[in-house]
Amino acid sequence: MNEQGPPGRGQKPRPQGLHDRLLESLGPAITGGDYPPGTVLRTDELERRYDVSRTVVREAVRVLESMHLVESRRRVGVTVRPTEEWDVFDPQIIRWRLAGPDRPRQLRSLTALRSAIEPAAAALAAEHATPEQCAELTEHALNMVATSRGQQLPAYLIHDVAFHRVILRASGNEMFARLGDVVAEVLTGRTEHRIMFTDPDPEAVTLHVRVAEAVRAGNAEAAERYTREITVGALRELDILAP
Amino acid sequence: MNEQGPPGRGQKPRPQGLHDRLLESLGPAITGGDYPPGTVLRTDELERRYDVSRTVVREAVRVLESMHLVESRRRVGVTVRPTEEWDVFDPQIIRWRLAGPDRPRQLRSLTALRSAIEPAAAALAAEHATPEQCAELTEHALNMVATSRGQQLPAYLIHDVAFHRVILRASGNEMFARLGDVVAEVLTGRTEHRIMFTDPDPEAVTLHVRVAEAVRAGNAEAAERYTREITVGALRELDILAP
DNA sequence: CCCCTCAAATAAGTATGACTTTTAAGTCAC
DNA sequence: GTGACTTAAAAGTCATACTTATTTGAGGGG
Repeated sequence: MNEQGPPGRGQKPRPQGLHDRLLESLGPAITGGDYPPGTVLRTDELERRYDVSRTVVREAVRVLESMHLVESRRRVGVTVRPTEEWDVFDPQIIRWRLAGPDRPRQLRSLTALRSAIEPAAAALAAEHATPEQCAELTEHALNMVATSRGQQLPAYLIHDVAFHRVILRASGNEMFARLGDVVAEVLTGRTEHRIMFTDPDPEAVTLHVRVAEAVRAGNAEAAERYTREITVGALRELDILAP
Repeated sequence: MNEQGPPGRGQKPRPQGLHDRLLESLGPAITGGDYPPGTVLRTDELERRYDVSRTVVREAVRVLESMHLVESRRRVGVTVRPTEEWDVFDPQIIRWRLAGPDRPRQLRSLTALRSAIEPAAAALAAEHATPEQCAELTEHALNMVATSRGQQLPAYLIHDVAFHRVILRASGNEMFARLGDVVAEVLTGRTEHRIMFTDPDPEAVTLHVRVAEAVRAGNAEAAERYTREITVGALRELDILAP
């Protein structure tokens, strides 16, 4: 009778392992602007600065290089690459930027991304969702209604996140499904910014129920439209759209 | 008078460096299914198999781990993770899968992604595009018209790719902009699959001109609508949508 | 005076051996 | 059978020696 897993399991698995610790220092430092593009890091300098061995430094640098955050060249060093070249879809980079000074900008980018993806995902979900997924969707929507009043934002958030995760997963598109964590991050970030005693917009809650109904009915057009109304609301909150 | 850079510069920089070579062997092998999820690789086995040192193996494994393709645990080994956990937005993974047996599925996923993103990007572009970008857009659209007849598909493709790159870049959203390479890959893949003597659909060509006009006029709604018509056509080609 | 060539210095890349730490699995006593 | 203890396997870390590519600049020729 228990759930098959917590809807929003933490996405920072473990800071264990020396190289991970170094990565979790260097990554945020770069994405946060402490080492602006063009900065040259030398490996032996990093060895001393973080008091780790060559092995550890090299492994961390390799990972940063695979994210296109830095470029390692012989006789030059490890150079921080320009922002436009970063792999901005890398979950780690997204996490680092959300935790750093770029957070507002990152939230805007992600919200725009979400607004483009989710309506399409909902349309696909209306055609591909399994009965179980439809049931989950309805359940979460109803729970959102139930927790939408009276300072229950934390509980509301859990169901909101779960709802959108199911939509993305039910779309049948693996890439859409992978955006579940990102959407969770955006929704959580929004809730944290909101005054914690402000109940959610009743219209938004209703729209979630409508989406669930449309998906269950296999009505792709309606699912897409209602989802778009939800995400347009999210855009408006960030002033990306005119009111 | 020359262009400021080739529109579709190759995205496989260099297979130089031992660890890169190993990565380019292991990555495709994993994403291609040669090492299915659950497979356990031991580092010393990889050392012998590829005749490289621990250093090299460890660095390659670290990168694969950062892509969530594998998980390295003590006393166990390097385990290939289930497909659902892979970072499917990682450009390297996308490239590997496009080059492997998963290519058709990957192209479908990417086309769906593209169809969701590009209309939104076009709408944003209509509001944010600089005069220079509008000019580029118009130029590429006209070049598409010029090369749309008489076995000029390679030239047509170049302008098609450039056109969509400008749209994504002009959206002002860094994440949208980063999808330029992906769209280029999809368009190229489609052209290669098409019989090389089939001229592009005239309606699609016209739509590109309309999009350019709409962006120039700052008409977000029209830019979005025409772009959607383009991408819906792309979806239809892959039978994702009913005709 | 400029350009070309070549040598040297530098920093990353690679290889290897020794040692540490985690942890799965087996063993033994209860 | 259940629990605690031992063992061994594999990754993790460190230090060192050596290799290779590349920038820089110095010298020689045009």
